[in-house]
Amino acid sequence: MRKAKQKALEAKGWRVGSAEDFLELTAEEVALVELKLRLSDALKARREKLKMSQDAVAKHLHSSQSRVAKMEAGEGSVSIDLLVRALVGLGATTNDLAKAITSKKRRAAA
Amino acid sequence: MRKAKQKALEAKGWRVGSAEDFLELTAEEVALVELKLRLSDALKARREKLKMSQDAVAKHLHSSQSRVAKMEAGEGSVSIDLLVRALVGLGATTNDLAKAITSKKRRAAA
DNA sequence: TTGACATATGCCAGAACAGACATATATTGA
DNA sequence: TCAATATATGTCTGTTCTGGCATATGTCAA
Repeated sequence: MRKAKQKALEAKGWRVGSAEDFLELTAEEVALVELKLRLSDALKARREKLKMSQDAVAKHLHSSQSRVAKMEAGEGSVSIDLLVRALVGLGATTNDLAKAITSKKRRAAA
Repeated sequence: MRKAKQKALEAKGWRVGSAEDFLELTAEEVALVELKLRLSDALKARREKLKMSQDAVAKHLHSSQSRVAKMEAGEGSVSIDLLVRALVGLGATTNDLAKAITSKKRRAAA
């Protein structure tokens, strides 16, 4: 069932607004999804601040442009692990991570 | 090479003290390892505060006692993802996570 | 419009991870 | 000491994740 839910999440719509009252997501799942979005947003923001292309970031992280795009999209196949590694790879400190995690800001609707 | 390093890390000694001046770890790798340890510690602390056994936690998280033990040990086969999911599963909020991440406290030497 | 560059999406093979089980090693109380 | 209970370690197997490629879409300047 977990997999089904993740698939469902990937089905686009969820990205808009906050994720409550949607599908049969438990509070924990909602928390994890939002956490992931915050990290995604932080990654994109950091990359833009560094004025790097996704491709440049990909090379820096020994990854690929497509994966970086997916990271920034908070796509289902991207783990929190990967996001954290990418952020740290771009110079984020633990304080930066903590801020990103607790940030109230959320990505705009698609 | 990444895998080799992880294996090396699992070889016990690294758990003592802070991880600098060890093997050929890059600063990023050190940061990730320490991040993981902080999450591990937070998980153990939370479990103990809840007065639950590893087995009880395992059941609650739909996992196994052995995996919980490995989580708390910050073992190499445990991802940041899993640690975060476990913490959230035990009721940790994003603020709790942020605190754990930035905590200066470190586990005592083995 | 065209071309050059940036970002997004779909897919796949190989690597990493998760849960489970067995078993070993504490730890604790009688 | 001996059980009973808790925690740690090793290994196996199915699942998930990752990087990479191909390709689609977007953006923007000339």
